[in-house]
Amino acid sequence: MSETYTISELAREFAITTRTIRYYEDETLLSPRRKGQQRIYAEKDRVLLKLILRGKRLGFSLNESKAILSLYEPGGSNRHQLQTMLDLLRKKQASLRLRFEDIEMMQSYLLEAEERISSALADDLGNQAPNSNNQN
Amino acid sequence: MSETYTISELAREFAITTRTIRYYEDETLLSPRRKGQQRIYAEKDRVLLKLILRGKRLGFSLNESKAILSLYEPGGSNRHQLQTMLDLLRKKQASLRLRFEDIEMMQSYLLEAEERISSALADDLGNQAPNSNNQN
DNA sequence: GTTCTAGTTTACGTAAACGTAAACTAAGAT
DNA sequence: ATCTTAGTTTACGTTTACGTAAACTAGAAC
Repeated sequence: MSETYTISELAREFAITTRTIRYYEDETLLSPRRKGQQRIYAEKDRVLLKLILRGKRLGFSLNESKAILSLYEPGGSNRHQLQTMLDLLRKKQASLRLRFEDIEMMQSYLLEAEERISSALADDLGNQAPNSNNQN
Repeated sequence: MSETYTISELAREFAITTRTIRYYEDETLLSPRRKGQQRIYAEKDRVLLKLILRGKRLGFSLNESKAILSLYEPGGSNRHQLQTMLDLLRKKQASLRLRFEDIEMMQSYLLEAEERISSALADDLGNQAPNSNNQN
């Protein structure tokens, strides 16, 4: 028997609330098995959840993630659906590339800001010290 | 005299609405000069707006961006403020690094999905194929 | 002088993504 | 038997980041 998880185990692992997980189910992003009235999550559900959260961190809406992730579900998609999805994927890839650049620029911005703050703190601290700890 | 912009010029450039720009002002992220009752944006404001939007793409809330960006404003910060800000910067840098990884993983996911879809489309086209793409 | 054309203020509305509280269930532990 | 301890459903509330409409202003064009 393969590994299963309770809702609170997943919540703990990903540092989210059970409410969030149930919400994703409401939005039909997840559909765990049931044992009585309790939800039982399989490894597959866990992976899906992980992907959803990753998407979230990248600024994907739940609906976008849903569209992208539904590619792994069984059930036939017709050609139009597939084409639509391919287009969506291309756009998402492009936006990811842009975000990549955003990250690089923001990184350098943050690094610069950090240096300025560090030296400001140093100046403030040893209010005599000529500070020179700025080796990156 | 250095370059200035009207609100709709900026809106056009960044493909956002004027409402959005005024909203950022309400939230004290921007503070353009006035000429009569009209807003006049300087290059500095434009750069700020650009940074705000970049932050948004990276999932920063407006308040976070505001905190980070306020580093460039004049006005003294005391040591506690500076330290707090440095901590915030470190956290943001860490989260950016994680997001970097997220992007790499999502990229490969999307690429894989795209390949599967492409071949599905190809299969579908030559509609003779008995489909058997279920390799997980 | 009036008619566009931006621009402005004020204010209520809205979608997404949960938070939170209430009331209930079911399985173990004591 | 009852008391915890998850887990569940239902449903209203909340925050963020704007959308949208109404009513007003001010300069430019005719």
